Amino acid sequence: MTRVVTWNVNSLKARRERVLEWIADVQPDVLCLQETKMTDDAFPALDFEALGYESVHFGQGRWNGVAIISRVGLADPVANFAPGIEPDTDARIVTATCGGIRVSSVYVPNGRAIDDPHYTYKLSWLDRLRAHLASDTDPSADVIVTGDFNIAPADIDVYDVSQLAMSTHVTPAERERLAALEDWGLVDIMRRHYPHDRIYSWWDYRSGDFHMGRGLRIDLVLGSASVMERARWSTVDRNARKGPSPSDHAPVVVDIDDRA
DNA sequence: ATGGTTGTTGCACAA
Repeated sequence: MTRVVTWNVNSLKARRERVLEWIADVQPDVLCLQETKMTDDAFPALDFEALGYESVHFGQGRWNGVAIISRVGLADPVANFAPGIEPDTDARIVTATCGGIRVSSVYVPNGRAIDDPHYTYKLSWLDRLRAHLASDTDPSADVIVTGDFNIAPADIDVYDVSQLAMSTHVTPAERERLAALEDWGLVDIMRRHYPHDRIYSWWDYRSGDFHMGRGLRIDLVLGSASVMERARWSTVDRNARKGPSPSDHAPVVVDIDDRA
């Protein structure tokens, strides 16, 4: 069994102790982090190594930053989009092969507002993500693309659709980009496991949104068909959103049977 | 109530 997790930690510097304790507790085999908000020099690779993990980090400093931490091997790392695709100016994607699975940890741009240039950047980023996959791997392989997509795939993934109408995360254009990734050959594993449940992975820090159950499901684990058919169980670890100094995102955990 | 919180080579801006 291979346990794959995605977690937007909203600063690994601020969350380091919590993340290390959580790893010891939950024992992920592959942990994809987003928003480390640090340079590669500051990344605490030795802390992960002490727990038995290899790691690759693609950081830039104050914002963004993605990593993959693995105890089932870590080979052929690629920071940024694959060669031949216009490189992103931000550190938002890193890819590596872990336990035979081609894994990408992604931090999709937020978009800010639909009339903001950052929203156009978000759409183009998602187009480039699909081009990256076509270049880097193949949908017939074991592929996982996971991270903070900043897209709620459907209305069931939103606590109050009317409140988010005409705002980012729910627009048809964003959801079409996500559908294009599914057309390429990926499946939203957790939604497949729980077709009708209201499941959230992010809650605004403000207004007691977590306590009030007002969240979004924007952290996704997308798997190719061969991964999906071995995906046995998944959950959002809401406990990681509780207690002192949590990230505003909770980890999404997926357990995948190993190949026979 | 168009509010609120958290993070950062922070004192404005991103989320």
